[in-house]
Amino acid sequence: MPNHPRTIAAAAAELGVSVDTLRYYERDGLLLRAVPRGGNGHRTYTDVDLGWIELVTRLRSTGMPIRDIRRYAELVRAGSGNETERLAVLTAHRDEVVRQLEEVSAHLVAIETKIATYHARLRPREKSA
Amino acid sequence: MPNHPRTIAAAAAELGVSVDTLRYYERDGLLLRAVPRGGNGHRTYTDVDLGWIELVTRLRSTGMPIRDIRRYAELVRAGSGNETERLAVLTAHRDEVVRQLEEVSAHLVAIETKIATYHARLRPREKSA
DNA sequence: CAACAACCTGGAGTGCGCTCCAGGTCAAGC
DNA sequence: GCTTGACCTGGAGCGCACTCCAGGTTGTTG
Repeated sequence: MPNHPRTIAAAAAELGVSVDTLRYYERDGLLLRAVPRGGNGHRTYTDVDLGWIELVTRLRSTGMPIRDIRRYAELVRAGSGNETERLAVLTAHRDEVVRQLEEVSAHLVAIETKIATYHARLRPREKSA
Repeated sequence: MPNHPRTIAAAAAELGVSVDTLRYYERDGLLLRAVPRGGNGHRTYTDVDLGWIELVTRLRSTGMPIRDIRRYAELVRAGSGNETERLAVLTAHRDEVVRQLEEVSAHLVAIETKIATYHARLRPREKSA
């Protein structure tokens, strides 16, 4: 059963963000369109809206700045023809994420080494000589 | 040849941070001690100072908030006896970093899938039927 | 029909982690 | 002896990504 509309609160819960954040993303041009409204003027999020915002949250969670996401959204809004440019944005971000993962992994090793030294110090079990 | 002292500029270059950041960390209680000064009042960073700040930068680069690092520095400054507490801080952070790595990796997969769909769209090479 | 909940708007406020600035001292080089 | 450059201080300012607020409308509920 696709495309049942959701209130902003339901959408926020589903996406794991706040309703303020959803309104903020819309105001800031991160969405593909103004979220449609019901008769009472309330936003009604469709599956399509949710799917896009899910991508936005993934980009955010991997550290893409708001302004870059806005740029990407603008490209998508502009319609087909600029796929190469969109791909460049995504690819650049992918590379950056991979770089970050490597860097953080390296730091993680150092931190775990530190943890190991504390364990050794707290467990003075080996022969001291 | 250990323990040759460095100027703040040299220390910053070595650590990959700005001199402002070094002064800020000191002011904010992230260091184990006030960095010693030469006769002219300039800071002179020893190997020990550098080693500690390197750990600080690793913690920062893996997302530990300043205030948590300060807490950890306070524990170390308090001297031996609280190793269990220090270990708890580091372990909690380690777990958080691992969690983040997993989350980001999952998002990365989704982003790479998206990239793949663009590649497919840009290379309409397969039989259309 | 009163109260309440959920939403709306434009705009102000917040927390974080720096980053920058003015005004000053000191040592070295010309 | 004057300029230059590296450093010093206390404090202000900034960019980011939200988060909160006042004041208002609408729809439901007892």
